[in-house]
Amino acid sequence: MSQYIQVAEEEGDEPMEVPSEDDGTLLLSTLSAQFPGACGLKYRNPDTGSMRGIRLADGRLYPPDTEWSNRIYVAVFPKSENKRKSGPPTTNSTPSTTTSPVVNEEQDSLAARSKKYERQKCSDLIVLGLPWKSNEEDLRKYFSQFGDLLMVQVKKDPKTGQSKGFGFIRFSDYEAQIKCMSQRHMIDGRWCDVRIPNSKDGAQQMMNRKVFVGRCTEDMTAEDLRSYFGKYGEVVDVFIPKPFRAFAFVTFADPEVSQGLCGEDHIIKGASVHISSAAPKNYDRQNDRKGTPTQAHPGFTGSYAPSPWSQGPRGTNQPIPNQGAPIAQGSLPNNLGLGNLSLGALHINPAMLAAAQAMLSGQGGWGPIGLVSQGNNPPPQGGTITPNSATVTGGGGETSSQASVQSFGSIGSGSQGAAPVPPPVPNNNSFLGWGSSQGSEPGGSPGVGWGTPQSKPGGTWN
DNA sequence: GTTGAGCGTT
Repeated sequence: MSQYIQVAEEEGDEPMEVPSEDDGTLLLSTLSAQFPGACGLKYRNPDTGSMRGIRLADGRLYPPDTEWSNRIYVAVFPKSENKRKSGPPTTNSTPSTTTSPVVNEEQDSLAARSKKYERQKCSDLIVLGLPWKSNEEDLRKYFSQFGDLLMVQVKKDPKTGQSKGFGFIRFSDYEAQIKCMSQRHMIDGRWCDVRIPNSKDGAQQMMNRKVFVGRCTEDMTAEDLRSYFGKYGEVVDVFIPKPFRAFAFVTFADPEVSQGLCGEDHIIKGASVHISSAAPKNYDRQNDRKGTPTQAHPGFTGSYAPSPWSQGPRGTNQPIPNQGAPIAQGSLPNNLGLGNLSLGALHINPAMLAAAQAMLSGQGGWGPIGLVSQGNNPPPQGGTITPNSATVTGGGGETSSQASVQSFGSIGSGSQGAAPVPPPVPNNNSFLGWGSSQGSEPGGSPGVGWGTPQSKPGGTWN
C-alpha cells in the first residue's frame, strides 16, 4: 500500500511528504521530482547517532526494516565541493527588486576570483511563460527559494509597461542555478520554464584581447568599465561608442583574461551586461551561409530542452529516450561538468560542440577568424580546442553553430514546430506534457510524483 | 482591458 514518506532536504529542514509505490518502495524519480538532483535517501539512526543510508536498487528506494515508519528522511545529493546551503551567507540581502551593484562587485573581488573560476559560473537565466501580472518582486520572492538572486528583471513593453511574459534572473550560486533549472516553476498560477537564454554564446570565439560588452547602460562610463574589469586583468583600452549604443569594447593586456570573461554576464551598476568576443567587423557576413540571419555576435539560438528530468514519464520509471544523462536515476549531476559552457540542461561541452560543428559544417568555420584582423596575437597553435576548459578557441561560423546546437536542442521540444529535427522521442504528444498546454498539469494525471513545489495549482491561467 | 512563443534598447 502506498503511503507518504517524510523527506527533508537537509537535516532539520521542514520535511515534505512524498508518496511511495504500492509495493512500499519509493521511486527515486518520485524523490527527485520533489528534490531535484537527489540521488538517495538517508536518515539518522537514533541508536548509533550516525546517518544511515537507504538501499537503492533499480531506481527504487527500499524502506529500512521493511517499514518507512514515521521518521524523517533526508535527501542525499551528489557530493559537492563544499556543502553549504545555497548561497553564501554574505551581505547579499538586497530587498530591492533590482540588483545591488555594490554587492556584486564585491563578490567579484580578486580574492574570490580564483575560486570563482574553478567553479561553474552562473549565467543569466530566462524565465519563460510568466503571467502577465507577475512583477519583479513576485519573481524575486519565488526564486529566492533556490538561492540568492543577483538580478531580477521582467521584460515589459516600454510604452504600456505591460509585461512581455518573460524575464531574466541571475543567481549568485551556481548550485542554485542548477537546481532552479532542473524543474518547472509554478508562478502565480502558470507553469514557467527557466532556461539558459539563447543569447548566450554556445561556442566562444577565439583568442582576442578585446571583448564586446553588450547591454551597457547609459550611465556606464569608460572609467566605470575600466575599474570594473580591472579586477580581472590589466585593461588597456575601453571604447564606448558615441552616441550611446548600449555596448562597449574593453581590451585587456592579456588575451587569457578576455577569453576567460567571454560568455559571461556581469552586473555593473545594476545592469547585466553580456561579455562576448569582439568580432571583427563584417566577420559575420563573410562567414554567413545560405541566408542565415546576420549576427555580429552569434548567439545560441538552439532551443533548449526544458530540463526533462523534472518531470519523468508519467507514472513510470523509464529513462527518457535519447537523454544523455541517467536522469531516470535521478542523479542530476551537481556540476554539469566543467567546460560545459553553462549550457545547463543539455550536456554539451565544447568538445561535443566542436565535433558537431565539424560534422555539420563540413570544414571551414574553425579558422582563426578573429586572429587575422587582430594582428597582434600569436598565431594559432595546433590544437587550440581545449575541451575541458570553458573556452574554445577557434570559432565556428554561426550557421554551423546553430545547426549543431539545434540538433541537440530538439530533445523534447514538444510543440515547437520550428525544430529542424523532430524530437527523438515516440510520437506522443503527452510526452512530458510541455508544449503549450498551460494548465493541463497540476491536478491532472495522478501517479506522477510531482506535485506543485509550493504553490497554488488550480488558479486561473490568465 | 486582449496574448502565450519567445530571448535581454549590440
